[in-house]
Amino acid sequence: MDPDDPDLLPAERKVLERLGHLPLDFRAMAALSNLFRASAAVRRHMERRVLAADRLSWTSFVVLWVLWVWGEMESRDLAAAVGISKPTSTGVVTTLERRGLVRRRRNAPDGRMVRVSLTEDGLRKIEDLFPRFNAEERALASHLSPGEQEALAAMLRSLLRAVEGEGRAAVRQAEATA
Amino acid sequence: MDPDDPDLLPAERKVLERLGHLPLDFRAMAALSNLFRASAAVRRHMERRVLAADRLSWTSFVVLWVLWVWGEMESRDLAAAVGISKPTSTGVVTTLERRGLVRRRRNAPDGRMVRVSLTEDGLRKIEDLFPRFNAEERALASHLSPGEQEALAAMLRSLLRAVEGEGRAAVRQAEATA
DNA sequence: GTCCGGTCCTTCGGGCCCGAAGGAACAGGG
DNA sequence: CCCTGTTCCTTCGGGCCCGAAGGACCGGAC
Repeated sequence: MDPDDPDLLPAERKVLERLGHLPLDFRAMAALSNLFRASAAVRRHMERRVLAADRLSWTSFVVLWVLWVWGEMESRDLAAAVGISKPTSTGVVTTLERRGLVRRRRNAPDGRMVRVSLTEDGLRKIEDLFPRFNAEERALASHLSPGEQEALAAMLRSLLRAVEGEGRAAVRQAEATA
Repeated sequence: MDPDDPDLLPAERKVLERLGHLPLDFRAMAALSNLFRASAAVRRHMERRVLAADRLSWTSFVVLWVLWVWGEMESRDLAAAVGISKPTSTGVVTTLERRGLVRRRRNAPDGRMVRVSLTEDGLRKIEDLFPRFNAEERALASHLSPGEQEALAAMLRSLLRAVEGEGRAAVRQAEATA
């Protein structure tokens, strides 16, 4: 990690200047801190440029998208697919239901289950919105070559599997100890 | 984008199956959707494994870290460095102030400014916490080679600059139109 | 038939999050 | 000395976010 590397962000240079003497892994730090910076920046960009016109939050948009791709789902699977907790999912679905984009059904053989699906309005909304969303994704990603985009996606998948593996390892550890 | 690529996540395969016939940029979509998946997963992992013991949220932790690296800062610069809005920063600083980790001062020549800095407790907290945080970063990143970690960081910087460039372009556009 | 552990969804409490609007302070022009 | 426009921080309102706890329901054991 050369503090004079012109590619570094100002914040990264400042960190090396102030913490460079400590025994830290600056390479891992650069990779992960830029993961959060980039993710938050892209998310805010999308919320302002694509979603704000429909008064949709990022998470609401992801819920519509997941329901579009997977069709009607049980509530717990929806939360897992969106990547939020069940209480959060309850709240977001309630908001979308109030706006008529999503529907809850409770007539399954198992009386605990709640099934969630798009309404006609919700389907029209995501079919209209997603192509515009993807066009903006394309515009941002175009600053990387196609090969870089694929390499990026592949490395992020590794990271994701690493986290989930550690999580499961921790669970097994806890279970073994108990 | 081969739907049979064994590296794809199940969710990515489902998307190709359901949306594959539409004229979308699936390469950009893979790169960006995995950006959010990975970022959210790593964040939750860190919150649970490293921060929960100190009852610190991710954002509170980042505030402490930024103040550690930069020293006393004006409130608006703190918000920008952390990557949150000024109202959010007000709230987080209030929380941290109530817990005695951070201090607000208002004695600048310019009476509007508020300067924020770590207290002694806050300094001890971040000095204790950050090495453990970084060890966990290292453990996750170790699933990528050093070269991959650097390539990942570099691509994320490009993406970040792309977003910020588009943002500034939009601002210039709005100003020119007005 | 009645427990009883497990699995659902939801509610609750506290915190983060943003845009819009409020209110104090500054700076420059009349 | 005022205005007037700008730049700060904060407050407000509504939404997202999670862990813990509540309440309904299921299924197998007795």
